[in-house]
Amino acid sequence: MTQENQYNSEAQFLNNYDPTIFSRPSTSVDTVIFTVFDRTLQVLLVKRGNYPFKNRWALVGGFIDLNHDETLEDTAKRKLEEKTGVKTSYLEQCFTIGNKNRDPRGWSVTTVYFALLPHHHITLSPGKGAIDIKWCPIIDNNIQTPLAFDHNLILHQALDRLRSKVLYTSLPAYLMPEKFTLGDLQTVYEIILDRTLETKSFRRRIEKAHILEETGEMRQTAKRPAKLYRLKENMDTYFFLRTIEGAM
Amino acid sequence: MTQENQYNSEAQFLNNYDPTIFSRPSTSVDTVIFTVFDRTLQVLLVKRGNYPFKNRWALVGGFIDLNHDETLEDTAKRKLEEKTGVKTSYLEQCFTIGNKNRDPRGWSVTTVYFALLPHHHITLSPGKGAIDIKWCPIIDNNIQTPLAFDHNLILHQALDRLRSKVLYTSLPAYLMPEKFTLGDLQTVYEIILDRTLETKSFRRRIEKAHILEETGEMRQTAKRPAKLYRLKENMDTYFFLRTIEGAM
DNA sequence: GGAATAGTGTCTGTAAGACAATATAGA
DNA sequence: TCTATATTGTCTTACAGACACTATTCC
Repeated sequence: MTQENQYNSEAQFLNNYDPTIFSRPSTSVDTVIFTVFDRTLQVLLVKRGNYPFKNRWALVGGFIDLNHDETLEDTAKRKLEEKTGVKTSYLEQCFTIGNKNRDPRGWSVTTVYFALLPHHHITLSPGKGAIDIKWCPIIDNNIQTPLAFDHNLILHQALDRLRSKVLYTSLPAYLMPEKFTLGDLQTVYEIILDRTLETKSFRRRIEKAHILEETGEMRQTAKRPAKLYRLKENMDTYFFLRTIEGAM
Repeated sequence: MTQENQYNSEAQFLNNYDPTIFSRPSTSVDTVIFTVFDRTLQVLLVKRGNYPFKNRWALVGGFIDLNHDETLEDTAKRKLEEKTGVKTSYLEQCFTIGNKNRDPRGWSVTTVYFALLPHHHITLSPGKGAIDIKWCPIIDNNIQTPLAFDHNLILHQALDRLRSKVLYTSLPAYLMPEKFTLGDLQTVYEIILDRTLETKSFRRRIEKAHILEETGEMRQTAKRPAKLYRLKENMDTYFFLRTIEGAM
């Protein structure tokens, strides 16, 4: 007779439930935190202070705190805030990787999120379990740093997801500072996609999306000043009906 | 001094690693298995034979078998085959839900997949832990049966994902029998989207996708016969550059 | 005026929407 | 022939790509 069959009601079963009788995989959350500066897409890395992969760089992540996290997303947000001080940002669940071999300690499941942060006003701090923290530039679709676990793979898959969504959404808007020009926004699209875009088409798309409003101000530069925009309040991600195509 | 700091090497740490010191959430896989028959989208449900939610209908799912499953997807495939006898089908990871309250036994994480199966040659069997199994029609974006856990929510989110992908991919091709007409395929699109499509536009799209080949045969009916097609071997999901729009 | 960057005009190409027109079977 | 279903023709519309052109600043 199995454990389940000896009870006569849900309540009685739950009173006697022993969560330790089935062995469980470890469960974590990893977040690929992106920002853009120095005309480069950057990803946040922390240096691990503990085994396994002690002293290796890794994505921001950690185990679910069953006592404090109500949801998986809480875990992601908690780690994000711990490392960057940022409470809210664009955060999207990407995918979940679970297998026997990705963690030398055994069967492990990790749910991967990606976050998009404007670069201003971020104060990095390694936080618990980490001994260092840094932004790492993504150049030629790669980073120079070898990562712990399967984090290089995770980074590449998250990058693929980000890039493909940028082709048909307004996601890069979440990377912008408070005030920016259409040229700035186009540049961020171009940095993520690693290609140039047609200015005219780009501006038509953004206008259709109705995600921006003029601040009324202009950016003063050496040349013709450009209109400054801000994100509309409570802006939603806009999904275009057609993707950016073209080879360029 | 924490557990991690008392070791001098990765190997030494791993030799002494005790997986039970951190409490872990339970981890499961649920698959929303779709098929189409009777001009209706249908989802596979099993009736639970064990607590919790004993005698309630639920999506096909279960815990990871740490000894036999190498990956999360293995868990999904194992359960799919156990219930339907089908070894391969279109299987896509949808999202992961993890929180404190979804399972009365405590913190629980489930990774949700959806599968698309042609209806022919499926033999249902309840398998382990279930006392009944059935196809449940989705009518007006809903099912009549109340489900265990948060499975009604999961079903709706998976449905949303399926519908939105059908607008820009060739996914419904995976629901077709060996031979079918373009009209059949259009009907499946229409059933999933719950709206009619423009025949001419639809046929143009499918032609561009190059996912089908003519069998050379015709379907004999009371009226004008229609060409029979089959899926090209090793067909990939086609992603259209533009979504189906229009109100209709 | 010249240089540099911001921003617009406009033509072309592609594919979707709409719907009319034609094709092919059986009764 | 008529009817129903399959299939195509073709006009319109929407929007991306290409690229020339204009606008505004500082020097």
